[in-house]
Amino acid sequence: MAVMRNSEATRARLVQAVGEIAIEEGFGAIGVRSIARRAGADKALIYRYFGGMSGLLSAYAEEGDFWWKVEDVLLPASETDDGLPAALAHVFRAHVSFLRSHPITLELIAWELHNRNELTEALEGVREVRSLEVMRRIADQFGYEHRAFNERFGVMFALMGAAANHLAARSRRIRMFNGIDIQSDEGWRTILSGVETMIAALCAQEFRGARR
Amino acid sequence: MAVMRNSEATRARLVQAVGEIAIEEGFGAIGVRSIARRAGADKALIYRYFGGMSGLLSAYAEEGDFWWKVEDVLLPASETDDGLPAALAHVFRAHVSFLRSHPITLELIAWELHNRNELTEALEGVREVRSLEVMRRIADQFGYEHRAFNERFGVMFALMGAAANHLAARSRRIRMFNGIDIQSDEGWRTILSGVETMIAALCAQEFRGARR
DNA sequence: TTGACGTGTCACCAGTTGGTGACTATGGGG
DNA sequence: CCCCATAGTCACCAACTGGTGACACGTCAA
Repeated sequence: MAVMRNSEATRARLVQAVGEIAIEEGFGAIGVRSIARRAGADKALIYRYFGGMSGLLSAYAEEGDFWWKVEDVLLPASETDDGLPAALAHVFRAHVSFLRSHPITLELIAWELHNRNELTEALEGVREVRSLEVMRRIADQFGYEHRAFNERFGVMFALMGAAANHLAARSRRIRMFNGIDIQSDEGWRTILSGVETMIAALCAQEFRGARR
Repeated sequence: MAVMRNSEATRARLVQAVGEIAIEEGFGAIGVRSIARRAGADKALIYRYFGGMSGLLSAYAEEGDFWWKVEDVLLPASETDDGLPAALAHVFRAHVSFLRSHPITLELIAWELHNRNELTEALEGVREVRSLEVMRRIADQFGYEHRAFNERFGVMFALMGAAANHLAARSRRIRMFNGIDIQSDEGWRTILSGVETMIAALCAQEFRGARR
């Protein structure tokens, strides 16, 4: 292996290798040997610099952005004219879009179903906070009391989010789900349009209920 | 190890050990050595009797029931008085109930997100068929044309199913999702009630649309 | 009794993993 | 110039994996 003699660069290459291996071969392929090989370094350096694999994972976790920012999924305050349904649909659309373009996040979603490590814990931490924050912000935007909003839309938020997670994670390896092609843009357009219908129905009922 | 000299019994113990290990330690723990140890047999017998691990998994796959039967989730024809919403809610309720009481299925759902083996393929095969069959049967029960029914309710079926899969699989290790405690019956009651609300809203809209 | 077959045991192989300690090479400061 | 801390290398360990071939044992038929 080329002698670099630059510990900063070597550290960086090791951290970077974590992400590369995770994307290309999945988390199952991560280990001191594979990471070191990929980074062109010796595995002993992982122990010397990071204290071991879990230290390396922690270092990687601090660099990665594994979940959307609240602002990424909220409709800008200037575009709330179309009302609550449009805002809710926008969250779902942005959520799906983020998932489908972040293979690491999908890998983590799959991985945390039966393993926990520094990365999955980093993801868990940020996701719950951000999701609840989004609900809070939308409730504020449309003048709902938080409790009331959560009661009416909380489960729907959870269900739509969970469904998107599951379908996006599945779509990496399996094509069909309930007759929908989740590997194609077409399939996801169908899903999005179905979600819009459901949101519309729920808001319509909500509106009728509120009028009484 | 006790000398049994009964190949039928030994075969059965090996097959049984697959299920036990999968439930107790997960699929990651399955291997010729762990299975043999659990069954109190020698791993050489796995090769002699089943040709190897994948043969053993196939044998186990034929014995297991990894998914609900269509009849398990359909409301009996004698109880369709409450209409489509009740029938749809019943499917969801039965689906969740099945998942929460079948740890092997949850393990498979988690596993098929990043590995495939004889068991996950067995699950994939049966699930798609049964799910679509359930939709077909409900459409018939309530006098819908299949295409029309799928267009209106297909995405909702997929989303609710995917969400339930994800939440049930997650609940084995992680407690909260979007503020809902998915490890408690209380949390699942909340989810069920939310789903009923959504179904009702969708059917109401459907009804209004049909009247016009 | 002998032989053959079914059943189970065991030792051993090559390959992989995480982890450690001793080693060499490099380049900058005295 | 030489010294020495630092960066990188390497050999080796124990533990584990899937897989195979030789062997021992028990039983039943000829």
